[in-house]
Amino acid sequence: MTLEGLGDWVRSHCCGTLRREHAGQTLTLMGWVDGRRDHGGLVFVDLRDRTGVVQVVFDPARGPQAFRIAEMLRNESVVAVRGVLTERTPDTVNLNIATGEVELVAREARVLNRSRPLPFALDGAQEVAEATRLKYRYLDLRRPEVQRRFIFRHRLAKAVRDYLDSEGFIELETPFLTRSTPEGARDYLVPSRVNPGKFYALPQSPQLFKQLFMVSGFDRYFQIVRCFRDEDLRADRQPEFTQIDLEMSFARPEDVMRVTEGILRVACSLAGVEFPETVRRLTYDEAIARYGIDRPDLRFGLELSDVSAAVRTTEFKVFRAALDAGGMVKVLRLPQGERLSRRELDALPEVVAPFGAKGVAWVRVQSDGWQSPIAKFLSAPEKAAIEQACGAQIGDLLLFVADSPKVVNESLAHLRLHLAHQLELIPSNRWEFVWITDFPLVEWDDEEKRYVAVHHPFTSPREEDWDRLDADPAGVKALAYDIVLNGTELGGGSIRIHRPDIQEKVFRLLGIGEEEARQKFGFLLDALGYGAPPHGGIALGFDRLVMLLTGAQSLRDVIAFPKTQKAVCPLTDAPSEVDAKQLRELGIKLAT
RNA sequence: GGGGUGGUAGUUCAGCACGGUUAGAACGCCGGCCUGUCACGUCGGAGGUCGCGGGUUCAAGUCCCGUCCACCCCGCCA
Repeated sequence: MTLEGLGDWVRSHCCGTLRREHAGQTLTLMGWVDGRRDHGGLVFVDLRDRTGVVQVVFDPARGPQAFRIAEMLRNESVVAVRGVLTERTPDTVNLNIATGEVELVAREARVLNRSRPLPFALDGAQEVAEATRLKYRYLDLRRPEVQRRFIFRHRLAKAVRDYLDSEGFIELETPFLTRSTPEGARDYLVPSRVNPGKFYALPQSPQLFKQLFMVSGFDRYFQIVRCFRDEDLRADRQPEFTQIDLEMSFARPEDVMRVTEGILRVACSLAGVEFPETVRRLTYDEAIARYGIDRPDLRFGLELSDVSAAVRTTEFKVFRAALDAGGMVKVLRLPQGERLSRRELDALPEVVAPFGAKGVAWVRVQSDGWQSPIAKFLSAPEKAAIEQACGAQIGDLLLFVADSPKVVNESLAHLRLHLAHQLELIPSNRWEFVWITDFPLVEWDDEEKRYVAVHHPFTSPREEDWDRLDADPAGVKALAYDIVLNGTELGGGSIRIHRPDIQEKVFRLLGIGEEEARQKFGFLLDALGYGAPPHGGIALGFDRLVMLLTGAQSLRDVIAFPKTQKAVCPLTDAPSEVDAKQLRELGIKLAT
């Protein structure tokens, strides 16, 4: 089969756009052979480009040259065809495709390129292993349903830019080769040839640079920007990912939240998803109290209740021990949950074991009292107080975990999700956005024996808490907020510290000494000293947003060339070893 | 680092519990026939390091041990 060049041929139309009103025109189409039906004396080819598929008829009587070409075509051959677009006769119309009322009768054809047999079919008839699809990602990306997601991603990025532009935001770029900073995720390091022994770090986020833009007076900054974190991967975590990053001056949390809601409203409208008039809000404390987690999935109920007070004086050893150790007892109430079988109940401890819970006590609330292994250990007033505390109704199942607050909340939060999945309580067409606010500024890290920032070290405490930083750090609330969708954290942000004295105070609280602060963040402290305005912002996970709105199961589905769980690119086999010469130039010697 | 699932033809899978002729199917691929198909039809054909290494056995795709890879989860991800 001889290949030909384009010559003077110019594509006149795209395949998927052709309709009855184009009939009669002479067209030049170019694309891939999506399928071929060879009847010997007549050949049909489905010609595909980004816009869709159209049927081309190769008939020796109407296009002898084209017919000879058609006999040699194979799937995914690249071909140019010239002919007359013709209305199909009523009995040959195909309503399954958008162009099914017409077909191109080929007069001339040119084979522009051939294709070896594909490693997997592109028709989606059978599910192909992801590893295979990623190795040949350029083929996987030919599939219309895969392209759909990336076209959506493009449209969303454009809509976000347009919206933020209309709100007065300026898109500014920040360096990828930057400084490694302490705290947070592991950095990807880039050695400097010009400065042997020194390294750049790829940014985990443009956090400090966007604050500097505020000091510069740009007032409102945004960027759709790649970020890098060298941590282990998950379905919703890739080592490089994209954020919608923004920062605004003279802003209160309200202002950042309003703009964020504007972005999400645009995104939802693009995806045909309903966006609420006002987004719900929960304080961090409330979220933990009711759901045990700071990113609750609000598509279903199953709330938690603290029953510690109801059993304050109990003799029941399991509860007693937890309370005496400064812990708590909480209940997950499963309405109509008594139908859970004994076997299903027996499986529950396994669900919470990874979170440290030693067990799950269960109670079936029945008209004649409690059916439960722990019923005999609790007094009637205690039972009544528990029912009161969690609003128990007859027919409910109550699930108890008693332990430290951390173990209780993590266990029950997980159990809540587990049961919702198992009992299919999660409506797939609900979109529950919620703001989580009033995060603590810091929390005690037992391993490091110091306070660590819950959000990051530049987050501002509430103004009314400025004086409590020394006396009661754990009680200080931050001006920080997370936006959560269906139990996934879409993004988070905060009002930043804009005064050097407060920033130094927070560094001290985090155990970052004066010298270390000077050395690592000197430029920030300097900048804050030159008239930094109050400012704050947020970063939204762009890939996660695309994933949720397109119904994709994994971030890999919305990233064109993603990494596997071992952070390998199956297409290029990166990361790879490098020449000894490259290492020598960099002054690097491998330890292994 | 830990727990779980999977790995057999180009692809998707069966075969494995209970070891035993030449490892099957569908789709795809190659060749023949076919002028209205659109999951075209039809006749024929090729195609396998059963992930890899070791062990048990007269005999291993099948049993045992190790290991690699992919995926899900925990740790980790301010």
